[in-house]
Amino acid sequence: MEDYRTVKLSRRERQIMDIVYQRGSVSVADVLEDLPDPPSYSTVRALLRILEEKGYLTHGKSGRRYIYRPTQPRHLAGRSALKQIFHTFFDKSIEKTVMALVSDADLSDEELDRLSQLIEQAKRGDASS
Amino acid sequence: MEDYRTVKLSRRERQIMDIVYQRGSVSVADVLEDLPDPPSYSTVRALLRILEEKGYLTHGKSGRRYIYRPTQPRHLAGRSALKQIFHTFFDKSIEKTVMALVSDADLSDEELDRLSQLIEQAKRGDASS
DNA sequence: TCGTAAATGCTAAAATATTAGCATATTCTC
DNA sequence: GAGAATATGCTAATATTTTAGCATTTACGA
Repeated sequence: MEDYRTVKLSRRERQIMDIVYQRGSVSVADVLEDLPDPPSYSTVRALLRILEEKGYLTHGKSGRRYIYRPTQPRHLAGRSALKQIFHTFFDKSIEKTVMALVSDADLSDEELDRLSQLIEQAKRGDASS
Repeated sequence: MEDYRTVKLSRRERQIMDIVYQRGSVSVADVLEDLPDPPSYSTVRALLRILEEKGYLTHGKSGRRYIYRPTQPRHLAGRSALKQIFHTFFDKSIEKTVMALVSDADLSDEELDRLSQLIEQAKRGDASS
């Protein structure tokens, strides 16, 4: 599974998936809380059901309510989303992407240090996924 | 204007905007070429017109054809997209995001060096946007 | 345990997005 | 400059998405 943010899903479905990934797991009420221009409770339920039918979510129970979780692990979904972004906006350049990220964040010197250290570590050790 | 990738636009509209940002500017034929499950020529024209109505695109002429460009500069759109991603998938952590980016890319040692150099530069010089 | 609040199951209406088609204009090319 | 290929303008049909409502079930609390 991949790339739900651009190819597969409708507007509302994508908004909901983003909320799910942000929160880790959600109840209907959680989603309703975070959704812009929130629709009715029923609406959210319907969308969650559809997302489950499509295979993007599963649910379990907690008390009397359903708790939905993504089927694809967060870090994988994050990566493919990231790949999409740097492909679309940054000429597939890791450098440009990192620079945009860093310059936007107004990081402290310590944080910047830690960052270049991490990159140095990547150089030595595991360069794999 | 902001955040077209998550909030405002429909599936096709977003796909088209991504193509526009990828290519810089597009004709109808360009879009048709890159669109997954390509619809008809008319369809693409209609969508481009709608996107222009909504304010995301403008067009000029080149010969007999329209050339569409985004109204929001690429680097700005890229940034807000990036912000969205690291907010949704990486706990708003620049570090996590950068690490995902770097570990996915299998960069050479030279590239990693350049990267940490760039970060060092950011430390000294302009820490602003 | 029993009533009630709060959840889900299901179905169908309304709104929006997606699509194609026909008419018309434009500009290359011969 | 005439014809053909290739654009756009406009309109309307179709498909999908988004939405709400009513019936029913479930579990928490007095």
